[in-house]
Amino acid sequence: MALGTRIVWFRRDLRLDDHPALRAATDGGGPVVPLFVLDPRLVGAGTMSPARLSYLADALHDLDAGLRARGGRLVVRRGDPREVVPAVAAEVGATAVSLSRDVTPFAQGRDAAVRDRLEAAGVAVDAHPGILIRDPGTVTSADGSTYRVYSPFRRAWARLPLEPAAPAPGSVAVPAAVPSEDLPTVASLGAAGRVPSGTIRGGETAAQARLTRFLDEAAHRYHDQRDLLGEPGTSRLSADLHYGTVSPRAAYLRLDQDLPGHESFAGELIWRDFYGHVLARWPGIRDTEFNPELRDLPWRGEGPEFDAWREGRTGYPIIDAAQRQLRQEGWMHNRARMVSASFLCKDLLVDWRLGQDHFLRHLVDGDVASNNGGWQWAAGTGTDAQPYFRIFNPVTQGEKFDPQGRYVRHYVPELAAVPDRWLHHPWDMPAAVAREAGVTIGEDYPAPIVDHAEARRAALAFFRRE
DNA sequence: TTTTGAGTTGTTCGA
DNA sequence: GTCGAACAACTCAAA
Repeated sequence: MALGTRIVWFRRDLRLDDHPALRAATDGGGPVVPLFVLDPRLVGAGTMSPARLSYLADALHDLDAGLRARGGRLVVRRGDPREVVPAVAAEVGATAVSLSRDVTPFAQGRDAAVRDRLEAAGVAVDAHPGILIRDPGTVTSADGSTYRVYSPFRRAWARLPLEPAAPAPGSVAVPAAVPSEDLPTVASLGAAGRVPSGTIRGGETAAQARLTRFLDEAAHRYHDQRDLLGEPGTSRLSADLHYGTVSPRAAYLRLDQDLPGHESFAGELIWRDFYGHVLARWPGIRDTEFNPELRDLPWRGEGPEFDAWREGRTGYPIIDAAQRQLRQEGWMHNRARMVSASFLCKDLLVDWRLGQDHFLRHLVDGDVASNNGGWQWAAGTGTDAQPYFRIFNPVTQGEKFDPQGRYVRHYVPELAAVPDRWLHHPWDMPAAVAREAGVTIGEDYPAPIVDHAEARRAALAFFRRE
């Protein structure tokens, strides 16, 4: 009996290792079509930053190379997946399409539409985990509801059994006759010459190397160092996890839970699952406050405050360093994200949705669920949000997490010669020190656009609706 | 149904 | 400089 052809529709699971949907397709031994669809709604210079397009191009080339090493190749098509996936299925005579379940409102709507059309044409769709460690709906409280608080979620998460990781298939038999467009490049995606110089290399090969290096060299001190802005103490795996070039499950299973650093990192992976569960359950929170009490706050919209923030000229060195890092690398240190988000929401009272969209577009790891969870936490509007009175002080945070000023001096070079003592509040420098450092506040570097103490009082009143 | 303990990431003030 | 309390009460989850 001839085996039916199966399509594996890759989206943000761009790897061969520990890929349940891929294994479901290859394990039968029949013909397989590994498909990636360039959806102009997502993959365009208008919606994705050059850093993200660069990572995606790298990842697709690496995936193709991995498939070729196994006797296959990647088939790329351009267009709306609602048209393209059923068309390819008809073209190759597919009996089934395998995919990894996604959690965003956009992906869920798209996948439901594609599923309807495929099933109407007699093509089965099987959805697998792979984007999260545990898919939405699998971690619930006793009455079956979705957790709104992280700690009980994590306890329930940890009680469930975990399947072992599945190795990459040994061979992938792709029919020779299936045509493919050329693999996209940075140039073909319209981002030539605009990719930030510090953008990381994408793809499973680079991602696996980063994971191994992190586990060997940094994970044991992750707990103590991940908040230090000037140290390489974080995993740098966020983009790899977002594009699925690292399997979160495989990464989790490589951790040694007895080491505090590993345990902290496991917690971050579980946060990722938590926010995935929350968004899948309450898709409306992508654009609306999770907390209904806080849905009509009079946030500021676009304007000079937002512009100063995103352009890195607020006059607060830690904030400006963070925003400039984002522009230069398409990435920002996690602690800097928190401080920066707090500043936009609490000091400038600018709508968290503007910050969310800005991060989503520019972060190479921009992930709807995690990004939304982080922003709603910072704004105080989300699940398990920080208390309204917790307002980060940008000077204190700088002194605490960038004590030697390595981070600020790197990204805000005009302050490089300012002594540690004044670096995080340069407006307080005595004139002689400023002269020595070659900085005139208000000329070489902006004066602070708000007074933090005043802004803090204003934020408290804002949340009290005074 | 009721009760109870707990809740990512902080700051400021006053002793 | 260090330390504890206050900052509000509320919701969530589980017993």
